[in-house]
Amino acid sequence: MDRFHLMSVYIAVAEERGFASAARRLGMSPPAVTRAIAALEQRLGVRLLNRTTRHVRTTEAGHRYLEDARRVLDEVDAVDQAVSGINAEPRGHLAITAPVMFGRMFVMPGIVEYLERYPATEISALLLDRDVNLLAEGIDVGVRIGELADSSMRALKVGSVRQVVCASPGYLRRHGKPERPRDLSAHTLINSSAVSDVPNWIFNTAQGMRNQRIQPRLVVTSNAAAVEAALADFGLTRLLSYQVAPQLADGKLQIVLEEFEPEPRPIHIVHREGRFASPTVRSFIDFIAARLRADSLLN
Amino acid sequence: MDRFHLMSVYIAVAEERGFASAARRLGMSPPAVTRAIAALEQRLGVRLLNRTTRHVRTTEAGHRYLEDARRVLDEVDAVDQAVSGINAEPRGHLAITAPVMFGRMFVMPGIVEYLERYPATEISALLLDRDVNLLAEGIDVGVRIGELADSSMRALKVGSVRQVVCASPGYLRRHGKPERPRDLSAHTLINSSAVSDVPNWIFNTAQGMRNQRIQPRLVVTSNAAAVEAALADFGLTRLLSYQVAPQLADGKLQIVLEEFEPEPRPIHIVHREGRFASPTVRSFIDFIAARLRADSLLN
DNA sequence: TATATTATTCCATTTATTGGAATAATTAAT
DNA sequence: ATTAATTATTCCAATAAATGGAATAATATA
Repeated sequence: MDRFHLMSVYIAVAEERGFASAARRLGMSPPAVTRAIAALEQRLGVRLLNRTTRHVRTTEAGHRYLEDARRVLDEVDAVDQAVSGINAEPRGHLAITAPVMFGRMFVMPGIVEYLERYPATEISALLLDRDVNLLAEGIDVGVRIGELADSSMRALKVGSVRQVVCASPGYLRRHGKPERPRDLSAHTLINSSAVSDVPNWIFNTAQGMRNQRIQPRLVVTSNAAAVEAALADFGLTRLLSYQVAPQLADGKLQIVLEEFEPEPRPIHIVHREGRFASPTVRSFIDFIAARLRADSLLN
Repeated sequence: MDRFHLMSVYIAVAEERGFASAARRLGMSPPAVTRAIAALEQRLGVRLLNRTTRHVRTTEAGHRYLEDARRVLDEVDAVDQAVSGINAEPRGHLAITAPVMFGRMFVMPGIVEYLERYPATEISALLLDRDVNLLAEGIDVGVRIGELADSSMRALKVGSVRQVVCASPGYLRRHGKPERPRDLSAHTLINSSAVSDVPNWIFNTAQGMRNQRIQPRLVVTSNAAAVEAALADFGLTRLLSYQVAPQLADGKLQIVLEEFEPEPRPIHIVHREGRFASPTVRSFIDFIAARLRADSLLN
């Protein structure tokens, strides 16, 4: 008794509102349809269709089951296709979204490499700092920084970013090194409104999360500008770790208040699951996930 | 050739890493297992298992398919169970989350009625103003106000709330009625930090969204306090429509700047789909959705 | 009231599936 | 190196299941 087949028969009957027409549509005999529905109803222990000899209508349970069965069959089809196409050359169009700066630094190089490797693919890259709804906007893959809301979207963690407060050695020599968050009030602060508009820097203390109100002397709208200002010995700024990774590596900027640093924020790749995951989408996710995971700046 | 059955056979073989042991586990003969796998591989056109006579290992495609097949079968089981239990009396435990004030006003009465109707059910109601992750926290149903992030969680729209700026007739008589968002600077404003901490009120103008910076004279932490202050002729406040619905109905408060009001925010019921939707969860969702949809304050 | 269509049941026929025996391949033990 | 044991696979006869035509009862339309 093929459960899969029973489902398709049921869908046909429910949609056609008739056993005979369903039989015609499926190219099977009316008795076979009758038996299939009977078997299904017996399996489930529920009457799915109210049928007179002249009319067929779904019951409440049948209505539910119709939706469920459609979803399941769609998913099975998608799964079959996905695995069938796994060895095929990726092709077709992908829509990808990522945060602006992170996207420029880490996702775009991956996209370019992917496009070069698979000539039959095209990609739309939407670099936006607002979270777009993947389903509503028809986007295949998103890169997200921060804890995820309720997404039963498939999500792969590919790294994490730290929020670091840093300054140039020159500045620190002249003004001293802050040892506690409250020391910040005696310092010159640079706030990048691209990171956060709110005049608070969050720290992790022994007493838990601490929301340190700050009074920035300089507010800039781009992270690059904040980096520049810090390099010019102007003051302390708070940025995401990857944004200052080169400067930290060669010692042009130094991290302070590291022991008060908040929990690192995870980086996830999210995508619509199951029926939406075409082989090409999957191949791209595998590709970009491997690339990001291998990036030492993100771990 | 039952595709679901092929899937379970494949899962058993992949997990047992052997045809013979899979056959024993499934209570079928080795030839049957061989044939099932062969049929599956032919269907999909992909080799799923690399097998020597002594060792069986999944291929890359097979690894993928294992995950997919598990998910599909789980879903099928859940669907069967859901429809089988549809006529049964709901029973068991439900965890539900909703925003604090909205939950108190609209969800709790529904929960109480549901509990009375179905004595075999228990409910944990988590009223929180932060969005909790349903999957991580093991919550069955959530009520959310506002545009949804990427949740491929099942979501039902059950109504919407307006953000209204309002004041008492007494206040408006004395200070005049603002006609444009910028007029607000000449008024006494009450900001409820339970609605939003940011000192901006958003309006919809002909030129698009306008972020009107406001200078509140009074900031209160509860919406009820904001209502009280407005009723006392103190000033203008911005609240959600349902929070002042009674006062609006009997004329104690009046809406202003209605033509600049931002898009109403949708109310959704979100829940984990498919395999997680037990009959009881479904019955509760049906119940509460019907109740909220029927509420004239939310439409 | 008559006719046509429908869902269903019965049953002989066809089709597909089943498992034991045989086979070839591979590892572990002697 | 050789043997014994286990494994995946193939063949084939036996079994089980699904199939559709004919018949039947029920229902709506002409």
